Amino acid sequence: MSIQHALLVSLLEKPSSGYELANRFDRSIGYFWQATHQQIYRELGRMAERGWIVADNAAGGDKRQKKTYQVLPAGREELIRWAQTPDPSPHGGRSLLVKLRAEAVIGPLGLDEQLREFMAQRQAQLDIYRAIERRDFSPERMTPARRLQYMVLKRGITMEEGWLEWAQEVLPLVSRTPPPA
Amino acid sequence: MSIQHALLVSLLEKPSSGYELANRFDRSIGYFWQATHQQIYRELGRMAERGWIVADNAAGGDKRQKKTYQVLPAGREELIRWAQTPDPSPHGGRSLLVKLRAEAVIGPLGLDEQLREFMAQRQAQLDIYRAIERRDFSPERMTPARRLQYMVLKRGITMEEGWLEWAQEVLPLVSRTPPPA
DNA sequence: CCATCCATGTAATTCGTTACATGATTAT
DNA sequence: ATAATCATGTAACGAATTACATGGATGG
Repeated sequence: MSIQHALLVSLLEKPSSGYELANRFDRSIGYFWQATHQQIYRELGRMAERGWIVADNAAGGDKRQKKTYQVLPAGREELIRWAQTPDPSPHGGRSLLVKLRAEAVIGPLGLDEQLREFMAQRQAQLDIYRAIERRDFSPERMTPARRLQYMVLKRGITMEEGWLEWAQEVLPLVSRTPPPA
Repeated sequence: MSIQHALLVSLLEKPSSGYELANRFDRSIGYFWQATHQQIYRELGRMAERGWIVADNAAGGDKRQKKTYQVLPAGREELIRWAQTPDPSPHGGRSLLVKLRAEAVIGPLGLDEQLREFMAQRQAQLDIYRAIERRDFSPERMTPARRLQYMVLKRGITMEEGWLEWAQEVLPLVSRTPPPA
């Protein structure tokens, strides 16, 4: 998943302290990615070690005072590298959301291939659910228990459909070659 | 989250071995909850220690052979207790899916209050997103970058709407007092 | 001066992931 | 026989959660 890359995007959008990031994470990206402040501080520390980000706080030792972090070129490159690496996990959609925000701050990343692959995966999962639906949930013989089980499956189905419709709408925004009128 | 309760439901639906559960978890509940087999074996071991489940494997020591687990009364009671405890986390919807399957196997649990509370939370989050939408994404001044950011927000919006519509449909199935015609 | 919020951190524990290991059963 | 699959487990590591601690800044 990588919280680090989500943090990089947030920092590119606006240099911030760990505390601010922790609060900001409640909004926007926050429904999809939640992170505690300890988690955020840890990852900020690591990214600083790796030279991806710096705190503006010059020499003063580790006094307990506000540190505003900024993204360094190495961090920017790492974000681009990550954004161009497909995430085949079932939560690939969440990654794509972060990648879209990345594209919004640092320009075209060529995400259309990843998006198409993602759509193919969602379609495949949807087909599986549809098959189960036809096999196990025909309108006859619908006991109350079966109806409840069906609602669970239905949530899976509409989730997949939701991602597919969304991806369909995103596609023209990330395509290098817009479809001819 | 509690994988344990998801496993209890699966075992009530059908007594199984850890291996079978690991494979089964790919389907049905599997999109929402994924668990590796090591995780499943560990949790099965713990639940057996607590007396929630038993392996049918009588005395034979820990020979590496198939153990089919069954839910004991204590496990059943624990599942009911958990199902009747609200989950206020942002992923409360996932819990509700498991609880619906629980209700399907062990009968009415009185979930309507939890469902209504869940809907109120989703509605509140939706209102927040709608406010951001009105404030930051008016149709004028839509740069390409802004359009990308908007698609991220839109995914949040349709997710909330998806949960709300689903919950609306589930409500009559878990209500003790069905609405008068 | 006292409470509250801002801001960062350490420590302990639990959870999840990955790698590895082992043996039993079934099919070729 | 031997390969594949079924089936369970140990060990090590890294990530996440929870509790706790510290101190500066702000407002009443």
